[in-house]
Amino acid sequence: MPELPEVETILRALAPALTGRRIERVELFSPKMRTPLAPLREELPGRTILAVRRRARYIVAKLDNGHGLVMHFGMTGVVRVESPEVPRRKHEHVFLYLDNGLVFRFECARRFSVLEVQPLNANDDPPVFLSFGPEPLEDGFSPDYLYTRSRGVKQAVKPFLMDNGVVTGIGNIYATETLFAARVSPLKQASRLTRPACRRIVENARRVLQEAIRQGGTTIADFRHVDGTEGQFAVNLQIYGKAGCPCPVCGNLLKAAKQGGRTTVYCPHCQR
DNA sequence: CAACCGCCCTGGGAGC
DNA sequence: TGCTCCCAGGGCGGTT
Repeated sequence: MPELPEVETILRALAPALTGRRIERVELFSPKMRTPLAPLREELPGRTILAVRRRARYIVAKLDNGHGLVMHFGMTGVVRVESPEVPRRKHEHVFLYLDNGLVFRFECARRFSVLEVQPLNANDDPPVFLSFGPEPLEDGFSPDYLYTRSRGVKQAVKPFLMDNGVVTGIGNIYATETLFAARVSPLKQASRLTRPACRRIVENARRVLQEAIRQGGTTIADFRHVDGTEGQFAVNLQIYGKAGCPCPVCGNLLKAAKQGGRTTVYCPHCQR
């Protein structure tokens, strides 16, 4: 389940592999993932990729016609750049043949991913970025910002942190880990966050995300690097997926709760 | 309009 | 062994 550190890991491998390449041919093996794939056949052949960047959980490859190839990896998206000799895997839906003889391949078992050409504005952003809040590793995500932004919000703090309009790229894994490290209950109403709690959330989100990027992301089941290897951060997870186990800090049993259909794990003793 | 809910999709694990 | 059921969950569209 790629969140920010996983997508950043993908970007670091993908940018050098795609930048400057011309897309010669498109081959499709499914009609759609989250969006129809057929338009790619008209939009991509002949286009050169000028730059590749990440925002939130998206990667955008800027094309030479003012449009961008927008990618989102959903739950199970895996991309590779490799030889056309490698046999197609069961859930590979798109091959983009590049001018250096290699093939960009998009695999996604659950087809929750997006691969779509969209227009870019003057900042090279596709329309979906306009509603986004700050990146968690940039200055805009400050304790002051989080405190101000949470005033009057009736939502619980965990879905609030997972809202891309508040801060981008934080999903279930890193929201869970951040709130545990910040000693804030995921069930707490966002409007009731104190300034010190906001500071702890910002500091710990940064620390956890930075460390996960350093470890090449978290592989639970599906996430793979562009070269097929696994991320190593899973060993650092303190409580994600460990409901019923003892809290690593106080030893009381970790509890599970449902928030918006997502499982939340927390320590009722440490997190208030 | 904020908040919430259901849907998209398939593999893997639990339970019988 | 093999069947069924449930869960994983980001983003988005629909509803309250």
